[in-house]
Amino acid sequence: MTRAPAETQGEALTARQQAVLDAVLSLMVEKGSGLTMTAVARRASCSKETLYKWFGDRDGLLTATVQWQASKVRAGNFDRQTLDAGALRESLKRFAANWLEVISSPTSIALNRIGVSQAAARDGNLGSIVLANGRFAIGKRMMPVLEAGREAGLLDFDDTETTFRTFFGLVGRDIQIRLLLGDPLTLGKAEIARDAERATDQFLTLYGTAANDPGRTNNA
Amino acid sequence: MTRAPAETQGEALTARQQAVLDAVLSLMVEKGSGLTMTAVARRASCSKETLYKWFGDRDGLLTATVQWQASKVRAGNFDRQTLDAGALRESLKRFAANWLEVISSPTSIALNRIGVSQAAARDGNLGSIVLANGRFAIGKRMMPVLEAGREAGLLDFDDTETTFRTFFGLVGRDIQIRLLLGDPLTLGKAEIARDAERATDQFLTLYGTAANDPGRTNNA
DNA sequence: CCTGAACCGTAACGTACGGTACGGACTTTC
DNA sequence: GAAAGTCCGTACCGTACGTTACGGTTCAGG
Repeated sequence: MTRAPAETQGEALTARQQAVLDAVLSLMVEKGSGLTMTAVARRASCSKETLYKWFGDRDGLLTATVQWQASKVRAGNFDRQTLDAGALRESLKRFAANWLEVISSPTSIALNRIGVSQAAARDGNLGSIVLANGRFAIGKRMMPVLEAGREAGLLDFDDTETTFRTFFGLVGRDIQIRLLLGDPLTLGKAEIARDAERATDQFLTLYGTAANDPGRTNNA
Repeated sequence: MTRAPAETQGEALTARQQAVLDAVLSLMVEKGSGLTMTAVARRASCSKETLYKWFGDRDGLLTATVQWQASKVRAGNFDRQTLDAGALRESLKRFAANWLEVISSPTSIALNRIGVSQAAARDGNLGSIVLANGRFAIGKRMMPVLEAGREAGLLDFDDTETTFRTFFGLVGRDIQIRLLLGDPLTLGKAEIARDAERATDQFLTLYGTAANDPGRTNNA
């Protein structure tokens, strides 16, 4: 699955339309939920009539924006071959760092805020879209790694989903909720690397087998 | 502005005012972010003029509601005496279960959604209040427990804050963000108890000393 | 050129909602 | 028992914003 258009409506977006959605993204980051159609039209240098013609209504525009952003963040999958203890640890660290970068990026914060706001109102269509492209997307990419680690005798667990959720918690901790609620928390490259390493170490302490890291004395 | 109480905690509120705030809470749970002053007045059987007289403006009403709810959830602190391994484990489990109950309650979900929405807009005053009464309140109550455990030789860690955040992540995992984004996830009593136990076990595996649980072989 | 489609800029419309004003009813106080 | 205070119900105002409509411009095709 190298390339997936992923647009549910399958409507190939023109370059102009993508530019409009990028304008929406930039406005979301700047203005937050105070996002008006007029502001979008002005920022994108297009008419409101065009916005409504292309995206139907405000909700359609937001939905298209979320999916557009999601299509830009598809990270590459890992290669299942040559999975020794070091490669597994590296894969975990890379996933953790990638996830921390995503959830601490202004774009992700703005998008998740929009999703949460929408979920609060009527049928949370946008919320589920954000969820599918965030939490569940990372899970879908992550769980094969865990299972490969188990097959290689490096990890020991029963339920993949539960195990992933533990890793998710060790990585994210309180970061996402704090950022969503406006905590002026900033994650630099160094902090992300350190957090990813710590989370990976803790995860391997909980789920790693003796074969995983012979240097350690503790074996669950 | 002749009137600006700005009560830091839920004090000096008359029973009638508390009833109004309870009406706001119920409306938040039902209607979500679509919360209007008119709806509050109708639900609370009071006039809008009274609302503005008592709470200043819409923001003041929301702020008072958040603080009112927070004042109702203050859980009891633990007693530092008689802290052996079993008591520590019980304390951790109780904190974990309490926290899971809170974040999965409809009221907390609604309140956090409001806070996130507000944080997205202008200066996130409400967001920081929710944060202070949620994430930071539990941390403030939790960290003395961890330090008592360390003094008793049951836990081994350097930084209390970091250690608490790990516990926080092990307990909450992906639950809060999923609920905020509208995932139809439900946590029953049994699941909460099981999750609290699992998180506590994992935490003690990471940070417990040999003295904590003599039956274990792993010592960090 | 002419025509029509696509699109920009902007004016206009309808509604929802925050905030204010006013009349009436009930309670307290002197 | 009247004046003052409190509060409910509702009508009202101003504004913001989603949505629509319309005139003007560019450009491709004939």
